[in-house]
Amino acid sequence: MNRKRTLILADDHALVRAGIRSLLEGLPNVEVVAEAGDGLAVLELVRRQPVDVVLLDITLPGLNGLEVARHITALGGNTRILMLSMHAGPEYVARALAAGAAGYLVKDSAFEELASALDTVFNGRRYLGKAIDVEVVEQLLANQQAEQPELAVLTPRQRQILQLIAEGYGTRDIATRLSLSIKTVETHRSQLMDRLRIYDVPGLVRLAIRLGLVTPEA
Amino acid sequence: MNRKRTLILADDHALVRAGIRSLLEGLPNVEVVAEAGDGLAVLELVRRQPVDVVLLDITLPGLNGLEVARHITALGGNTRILMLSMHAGPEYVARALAAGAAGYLVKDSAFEELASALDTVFNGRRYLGKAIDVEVVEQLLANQQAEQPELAVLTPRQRQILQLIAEGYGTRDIATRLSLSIKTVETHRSQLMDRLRIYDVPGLVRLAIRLGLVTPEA
DNA sequence: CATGTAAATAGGGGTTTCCCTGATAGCCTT
DNA sequence: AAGGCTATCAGGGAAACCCCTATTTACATG
Repeated sequence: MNRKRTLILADDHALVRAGIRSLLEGLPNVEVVAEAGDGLAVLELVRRQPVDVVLLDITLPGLNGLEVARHITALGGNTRILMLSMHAGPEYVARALAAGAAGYLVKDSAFEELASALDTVFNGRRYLGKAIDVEVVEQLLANQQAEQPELAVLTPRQRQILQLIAEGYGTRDIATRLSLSIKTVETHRSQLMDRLRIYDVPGLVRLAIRLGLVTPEA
Repeated sequence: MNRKRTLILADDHALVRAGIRSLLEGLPNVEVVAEAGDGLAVLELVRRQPVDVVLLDITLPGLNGLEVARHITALGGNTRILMLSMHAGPEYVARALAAGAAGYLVKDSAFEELASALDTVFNGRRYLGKAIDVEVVEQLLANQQAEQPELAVLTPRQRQILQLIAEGYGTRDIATRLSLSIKTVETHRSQLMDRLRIYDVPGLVRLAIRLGLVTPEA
């Protein structure tokens, strides 16, 4: 009989922590040894008592989940990190993996998925949630463009057109501004959508905002 | 012996729902009769089966928690609304109360606080979390400045459709979701554009983000 | 109480955009 | 030289958008 795997639970909302803890207590092979509500506390806990796995929310006060993951990885122990996040965006996933996470799960998963994710990382394998587009993540990781990974998959022209779209210019306006045919702009638009795997304008706008290409203001 | 109070649990993250449900199942006088992950689903559930209380996350896709609260209140039943939110800001609280919520709790609360909040609203009283500055909230409510000025010019229907647009749903999808004609959705869209004086979708998306109707993520 | 006003619903008709397929030309790498 | 990537453009059908008009309901204000 294997001993129970020890786990630290980190999330910035006490109620969410308590809920997930309650769920985890139903698992036979997991023991929640500590909770933390901010990044520094997690690090402190791990340093004092190395555990098998840290279930780590990506948004944490003080020191965000990605930074925490980097520090834990740097400690060199055997601690696996299972990232938990609201966002399924490939850019987040790629950054989490680059920071040393062994798995990534969105909060909109069923508990069963969390359970199997834990098993997977316990066994030393990588786990990515079902909602995650593995291909894009791999591509981003391969490109290792630290700055704005998502933009790396776009050509300069596509980036330019993405920005103009996000700024509110229609296809016709963009064509005029760039002295191109409408058809050309349409092609660029549909190609950049393919690469980003985002097929609606609002989604493009939100991405552009995340990447700082445009601001919600202005 | 009182019967159990029926409860609907609404949060956009399945894992969080499952966790809170697991906690609630430890309470003797509460029965979770349904869960929902988006605003419209909540309304549908409440209409079909009125419950004693709805535990309502403020950020929900489709129709946000404040709007849901307004609709439930408008139904006129006996359903109490306990708002759950990441934010303790008085402006959120004031808006929630103005929308008809009977209580407001931040997600960073202990489970015990949720339990006592439920008791309080069950008994017809108002509950505000410990972290909330009641004075400021009262002041905001009195001043009626709770409403975002820009959203104030929109009707509830227009707000709802603005949110759906910003979330990336096309006209056809919105019509289907709301059981409306495409033409009706078009009309709402063009009318809300007139009121906001924003005549392009990206501009609407940026506004919705500024107002917290949607996040750049998701 | 009547009449005006606002909200929600929806259609018609024309214009524009979107989506898919396909094509050409330049450039870089192998 | 061949293959791949980028940038350019077109055709055609489907879908979305724009402008205008119109009905019903509800509520407020005269």
